[in-house]
Amino acid sequence: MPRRVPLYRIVKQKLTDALQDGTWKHGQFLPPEPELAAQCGASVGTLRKAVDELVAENLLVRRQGQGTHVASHTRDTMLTRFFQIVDRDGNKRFPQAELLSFRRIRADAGTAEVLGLATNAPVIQVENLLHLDHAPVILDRIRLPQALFPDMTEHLFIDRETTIYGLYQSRYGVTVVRTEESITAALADERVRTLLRLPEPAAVLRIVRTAYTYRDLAVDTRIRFVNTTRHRYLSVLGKR
Amino acid sequence: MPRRVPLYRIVKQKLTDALQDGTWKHGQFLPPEPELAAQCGASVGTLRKAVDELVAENLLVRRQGQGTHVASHTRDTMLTRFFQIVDRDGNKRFPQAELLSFRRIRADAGTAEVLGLATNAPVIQVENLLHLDHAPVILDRIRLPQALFPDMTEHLFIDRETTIYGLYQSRYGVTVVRTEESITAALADERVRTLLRLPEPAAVLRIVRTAYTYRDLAVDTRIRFVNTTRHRYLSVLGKR
DNA sequence: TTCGATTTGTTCGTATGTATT
DNA sequence: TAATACATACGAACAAATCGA
Repeated sequence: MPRRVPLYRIVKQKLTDALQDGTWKHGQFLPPEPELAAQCGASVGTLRKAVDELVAENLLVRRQGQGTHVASHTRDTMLTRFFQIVDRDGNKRFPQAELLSFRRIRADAGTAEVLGLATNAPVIQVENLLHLDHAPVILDRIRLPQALFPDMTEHLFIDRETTIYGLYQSRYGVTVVRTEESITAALADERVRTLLRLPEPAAVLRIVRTAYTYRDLAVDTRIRFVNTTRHRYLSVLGKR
Repeated sequence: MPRRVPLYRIVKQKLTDALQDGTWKHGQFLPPEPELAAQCGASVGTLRKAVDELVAENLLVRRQGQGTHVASHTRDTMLTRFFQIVDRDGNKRFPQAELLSFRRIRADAGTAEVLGLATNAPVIQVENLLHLDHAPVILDRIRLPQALFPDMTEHLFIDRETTIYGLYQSRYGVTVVRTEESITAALADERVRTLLRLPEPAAVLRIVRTAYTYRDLAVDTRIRFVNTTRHRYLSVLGKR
């Protein structure tokens, strides 16, 4: 028999649902706490406990005197939350992207699996070369389900003012809330060596990253090769 | 002029200080909330807010009907919080350690820097080979300040029932609360290839990890080479 | 610039529920 | 069962930040 669920959990689930189904879009303000509490049938304190957790998960942002709004992808959140490459001195800098290719393909079994699609489902494949300090450092091969981004074009990818995740959010209402990365070391093949200007033999990081939105729905998956001659990948464990 | 500090922050600092100076040792129970609140000159609600944050940081553990105690290093916390190596199927398994060497040396400039010591300060250097599924996967070269672990011996390192961080905690009262890792790819040199049974050339992960206790005091620093042929390093970003 | 309305932040108190021993 | 301890929920009062009139 299911254990009793606390009211604040129910409220939190309601709020999460509203985020997921687009009731409140990114950047939009929620109603004031007393009002929202009444709508949810809870006291302000209980509502606040639910909102506290969503703020801790970076889904909502609260500002005293202003209100509570849905988190937006900015360069800053991208840099602090999803980008872990730093130079020797530990500085993160925003990478400059160079689009190498944009193709519509069909999902192979592995890609379909991680994206939660059927094999042969239409996906878009983008290859991106990221520069840091005017040197090519990261090669990305990104695959995204066409169903989630129906009218996506090469043009949109090139001319975007924002990050890739920012583009997903502002144009398609898809918010990336979490990524999972699996890192291995690999010997760079000839193409990677050429693009990243590496000698032979050369070792690179091979990062397989999948991005998820609410409810663990996969948004994109990518394979990333990183030249760590002048940069490294940073990870803080145990939190703080 | 210093901005007003909320009471719950002051309480949190008090509790953190008590953890740091050994007032409560690992595993030990704190006084009940009403009592502790009175000691801190705050209401129970305010105390709970302070404790909430320390629980979120994994420094305290609360159990309903039982009490609140100081977090201890167990194999489980080690595995979930500080160990990120998994096999192909994503399973973490506890590694088996083989001690290769135990030496007392003097800190070079770089080691002294990260450990916050003077150059030439006495440090202990340990080399450890970690096996997963009966195959050597990780080579660790660990350096720790002798001052923090005065009577540390090779014997203690070999015969420990627990993890290395568990040994620090149970015998020396030093609790690791956070680690920072910086990951690069490297070509394995001959020694690494031999120990990890790799062909030439071979790419390995080179992880530089520093462990910290309360107040950002460095506890140890290590260089770790990982054979990622059958394993990978996992990282979840954006939290959850 | 000042002031007032709005909104979240902090703190307290109380009552009741639930898990553990 | 009883005692103890944390968990949940509600409400109230005041503080601090923000913004526009």
